[in-house]
Amino acid sequence: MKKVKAVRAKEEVIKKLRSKGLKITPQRMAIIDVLKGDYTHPSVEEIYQKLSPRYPTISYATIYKTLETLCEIGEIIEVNIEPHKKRYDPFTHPHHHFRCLSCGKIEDIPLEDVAFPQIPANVKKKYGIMHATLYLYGLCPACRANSN
Amino acid sequence: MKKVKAVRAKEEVIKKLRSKGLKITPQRMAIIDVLKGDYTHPSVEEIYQKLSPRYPTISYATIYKTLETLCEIGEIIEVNIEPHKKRYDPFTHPHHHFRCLSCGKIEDIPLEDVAFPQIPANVKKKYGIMHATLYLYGLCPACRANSN
DNA sequence: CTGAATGCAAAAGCTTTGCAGCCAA
DNA sequence: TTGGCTGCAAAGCTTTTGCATTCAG
Repeated sequence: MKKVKAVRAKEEVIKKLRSKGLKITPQRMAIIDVLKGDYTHPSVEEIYQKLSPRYPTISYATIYKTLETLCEIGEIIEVNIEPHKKRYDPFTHPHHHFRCLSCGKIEDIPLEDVAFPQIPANVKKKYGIMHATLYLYGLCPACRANSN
Repeated sequence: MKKVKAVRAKEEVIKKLRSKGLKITPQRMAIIDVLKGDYTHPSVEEIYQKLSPRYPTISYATIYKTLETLCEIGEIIEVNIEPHKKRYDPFTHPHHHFRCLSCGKIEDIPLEDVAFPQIPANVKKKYGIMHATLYLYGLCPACRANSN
């Protein structure tokens, strides 16, 4: 059940914030609430839109800073599949991303569908590889259905 | 020999521009000259800086439009390994990109070093996959040497 | 000659920064 | 009480757009 998962995830974030000496503020909680359980890879603009009804005075600055913080503590991931617009993913386990070139929708691609690229030990060592990202582009099932 | 390669590459571009009914302008030629033979993945700003001594009146608008055109005809590739700054690669054969998290340098990673991820036929079909990009992040040899 | 390309300037889109005031711990 | 956090406004950086002028074919 997604709600239970999200609640558990939120507890995790609170614990991690505390452990790093970071404060538990209503704004941070609100942003975590929006993110955890949202698998559409929302942009800052979209996060702001979701927050503003309940938090009319929340600012973009706060959102940007909070997202940076959450990335730093490893609770969310930056998805740069779209040039010039960062998106965020609450699912931090290794996986890939797909973006539909027609509707722009972004979807997670699990490792079961596309195996993680094998990086040979010598390459890893030479470049001190710390992480790698695979982005896939195409036309999602819905868009292909429409264009037929 | 790089110069010969670049010259040959330039001829190719001219041919392709002609075949698409696009004009051969001094600005386009200058931009191609800068790109072909530059494997540092220059940004628009860097391209502008290289051009301005010889073409003091060239505009960013022209550079942006030309780069878009060259991408469309498949002569260069957009590299979005750095958020909010497009970079361009004259080498269009399939390969990966590495970015040093310390100095920011971007390097090509050939398929011989890291194999292209296998995308199963059913996944390809489901998402109508048209292309895929692998970005690698780490610390380049020079930066690791410095931090030791 | 003519439509496409250029160059300028203005605007747009996303993100960052400075700083005064506020609040979680 | 106090340092970290918030929110506002301004600025920054990259990219796009509109339009008059220029020029390649």
